[in-house]
Amino acid sequence: MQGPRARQSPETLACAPLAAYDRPMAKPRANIKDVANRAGVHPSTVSRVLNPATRSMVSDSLAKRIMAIADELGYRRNPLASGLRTQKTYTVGIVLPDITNPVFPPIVRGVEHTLGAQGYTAILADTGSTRRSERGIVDNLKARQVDGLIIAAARRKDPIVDECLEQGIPLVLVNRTVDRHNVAAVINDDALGIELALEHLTELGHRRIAHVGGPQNTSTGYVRYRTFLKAAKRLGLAVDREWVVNTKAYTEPAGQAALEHVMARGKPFTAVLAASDLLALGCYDALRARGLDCPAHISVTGFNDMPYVDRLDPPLTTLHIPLDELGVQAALLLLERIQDPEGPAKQLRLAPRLVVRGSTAVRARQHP
Amino acid sequence: MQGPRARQSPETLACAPLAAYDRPMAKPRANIKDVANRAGVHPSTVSRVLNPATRSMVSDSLAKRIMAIADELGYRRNPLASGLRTQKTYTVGIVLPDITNPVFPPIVRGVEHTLGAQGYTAILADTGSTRRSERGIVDNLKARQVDGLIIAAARRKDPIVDECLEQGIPLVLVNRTVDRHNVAAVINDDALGIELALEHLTELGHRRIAHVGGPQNTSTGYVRYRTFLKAAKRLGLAVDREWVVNTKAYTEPAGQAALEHVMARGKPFTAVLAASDLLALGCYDALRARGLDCPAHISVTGFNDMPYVDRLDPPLTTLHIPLDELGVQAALLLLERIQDPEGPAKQLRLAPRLVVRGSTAVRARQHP
DNA sequence: CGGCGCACTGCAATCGTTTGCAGAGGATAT
DNA sequence: ATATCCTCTGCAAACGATTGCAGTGCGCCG
Repeated sequence: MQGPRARQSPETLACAPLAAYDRPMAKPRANIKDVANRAGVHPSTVSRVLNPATRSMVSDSLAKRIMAIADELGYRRNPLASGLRTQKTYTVGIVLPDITNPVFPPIVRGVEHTLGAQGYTAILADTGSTRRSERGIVDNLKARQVDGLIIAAARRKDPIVDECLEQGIPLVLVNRTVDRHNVAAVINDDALGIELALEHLTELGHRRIAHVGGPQNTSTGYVRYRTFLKAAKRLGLAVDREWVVNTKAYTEPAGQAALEHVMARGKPFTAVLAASDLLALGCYDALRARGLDCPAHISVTGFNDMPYVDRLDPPLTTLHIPLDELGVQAALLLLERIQDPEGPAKQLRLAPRLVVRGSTAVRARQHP
Repeated sequence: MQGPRARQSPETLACAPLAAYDRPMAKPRANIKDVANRAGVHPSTVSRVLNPATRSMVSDSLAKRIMAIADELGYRRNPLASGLRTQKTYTVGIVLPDITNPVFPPIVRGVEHTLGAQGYTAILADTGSTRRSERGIVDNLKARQVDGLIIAAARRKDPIVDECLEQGIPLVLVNRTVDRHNVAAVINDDALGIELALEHLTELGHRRIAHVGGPQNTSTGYVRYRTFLKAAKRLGLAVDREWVVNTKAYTEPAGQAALEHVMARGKPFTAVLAASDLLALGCYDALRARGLDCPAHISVTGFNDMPYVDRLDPPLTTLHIPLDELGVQAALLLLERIQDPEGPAKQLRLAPRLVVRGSTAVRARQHP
């Protein structure tokens, strides 16, 4: 397939355009051997010079000369070859359920930038909400020998996470965590968030509050739901199952369907605490379909403070999470674990902050 | 670094847990040599069996047997080694200016999914609005020997694009294109879009229309601006430089500043045609700061129909672009070019569709 | 002047696959 | 029966870098 086109030394290349009969002129990137030849040394010496750890084994003057030649030839180490030999690829996988969910881009950016600063490259793996073989995707990443994994799509019991742990692949969860311990994660304090939201609503006079919960197989959905029940009881609210529906996914249609379901039961309520902004948007739709006004008739709160919810109609009251920071911290944690895979699995829990906007108001007289 | 732990044949491994004194038990993935040994054949034979193209060189019965053994051992080809030998990595780079801009996630998803279906893995490279060495990022991608590149961040004169073209790296632009021809691209029909928007505004009775344009070093910013001028003249509108400001970036603050600038000039207008949704959002801010109502006092149109602009206050009238489809098509085009790098550089131009929402209304009496 | 140690650098094996070439063996034609 | 051809599989050299080990040459000390 690749013809017998002999590798040419750079000098030859420079003065022999006549030999270049090939069409696209695929310039063969300079080799470590090319550099070695040019410097009149052995490739191993070049390798040592270019590797900071072994740099000191070579005499200073020679090292300088080699480095000069290296970047004169525009030499770049071949990551494939290097990775093959050293088992280190300087790549990490980021797996998420759906890049289209506005929660993730800031996280991804945080991860990507701090990783990039350390010379790592991010491989993005969008499992697709459809779960297009999440397993296969992670297998692919593993086959590519990523140095670590950041997973934003973990479920509470997640065989994939277990597997990575067994195989000793450095791993950090972000946004969601799993039930088992000893796995590094950067999440937010879901319980605190729900408490803040609920207190906010009660302070506005709401007593009958519905909850549109997230998937119970995710840590966020589960904790938020449990906390809702617990905090409601603590605040002396009537906790009625009629007001609670948990969804199968964090999407607008799911949120809409859930609230419609609640409303269909006919038990009146004056506020909805949704487990995420996207679900809250679905609630907006459900209310609108019934001709109800938010916040005049029904107050709504979300969770995440994803981008642009401050410009919605009405602006959404929600819990702010520093998503960028989540990503940054996850990346830092992962770097630590790559350095020292045996180290303790730290868990970082960032506190959310309630942002009051236009979707919540003092309890109204009338309600559905 | 990696000790002299001898590779063990799978059989040995299975019945010798006593030998495993290592802590994390990093299971050595099955080798092609392991498979060969187990099957009693030479590694090359295994290789041929596993490669569809050479599969026919091996007798059917033997092939079947080898395949059985291969997946019994859970063998997966090592992409690094394979890539090193064949110069094909089955990876492609996606470079974009800012994953946080809601326009890009749908594109990325489209690209990622159709590429993934063909066995390719996407490497995401967010150059950062700060242009954190865009050059370095692409160099990294090239060093990693991606099979192709999808660039969503091209500028009209883009040395990086030129360089890729010279080096014969399969390349597809998406969203924006460059001035030079012969480069594959999937974009939308900017001119058509602007014409639609402008006609819409004139039909509503607007005659004095401002334009908040995008960066003129991008194809989108340039074409939209030029078309605005041309179409305005064609429609018999007064085209006054006082109403036009081009921004340096597609961001909300830039849009806000631009419109404030226009307003500061004092020349009254009744509508703003913004070159992108994000700029339009900035216009919202500028108007709000002046106590003006959109659309009662001033109508605003955007471009892109990025997610959630239909839920804004007011819902944004804009041009819808099938962003997913943009990504899908770009991926398909890239696959074509990877197959046949010499083929013609196709350009796909998708037609945008005007979506009328709440941010445009019949011309009002009074204005600033 | 001989021996020892030290600071450098080269040698060659290795990582896991792929592939041009050649050889083995069987079938067919003469 | 021998020559010829074909089908199948093995051999070994790549791909580009890394690294334990083995020099080589030098200075220094006795």
